[in-house]
Amino acid sequence: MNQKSILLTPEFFIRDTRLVARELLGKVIYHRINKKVYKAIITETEAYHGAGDLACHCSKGKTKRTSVMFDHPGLIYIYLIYGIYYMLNIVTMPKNFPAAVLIRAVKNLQVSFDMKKFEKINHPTDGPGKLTKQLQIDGRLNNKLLTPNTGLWVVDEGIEIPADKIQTGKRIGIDYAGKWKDKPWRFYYK
DNA sequence: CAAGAGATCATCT
DNA sequence: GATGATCTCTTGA
Repeated sequence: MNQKSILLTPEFFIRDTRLVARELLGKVIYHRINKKVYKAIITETEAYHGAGDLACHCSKGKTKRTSVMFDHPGLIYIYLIYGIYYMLNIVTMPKNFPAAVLIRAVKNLQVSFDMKKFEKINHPTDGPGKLTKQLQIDGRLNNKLLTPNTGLWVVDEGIEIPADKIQTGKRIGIDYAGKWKDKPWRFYYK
């Protein structure tokens, strides 16, 4: 980490989910596992905001699975979908307001054994299931804090994304969510 | 190309 | 017992 790098703390995630989702674009996510460190640039996110948002799992109320979204910002929410793929989310908003950002895509995947030299890996990371597979992220991180101590963390390395390079759109795969399905709460770098 | 099916399991009803 | 914030492969026009 150089001097310009800023580790994202719960302070960053305590704000409005849509703002956090938008600002996460261009940030760098790190995952340390088995003596390797993966890193990649976040390029696509979606916001799931509040118990009223029918697309959000938390609209069903507080259950074993969703309780982490009601907890402190900066926590990691991971769940298994279709029995196969892990979805990576980061909890936002103050405690007791259920919300989270889904990380949908990253790019420039790299791996390092010493945190100094990074080597590029050319595997697809342009989907929420693909990126967790490539970064070797699984359910073990669920309910943990997003910090280097845990092994998963996000850094602002000063990558600027011009406003005209940021696209918004409808969220994917939530056709059941009534009027909420058309909310432009998906953000991506074009 | 677009559309459809199958994979496979934690969680909730 | 049903289902899903996905992905890949197969089918058919």
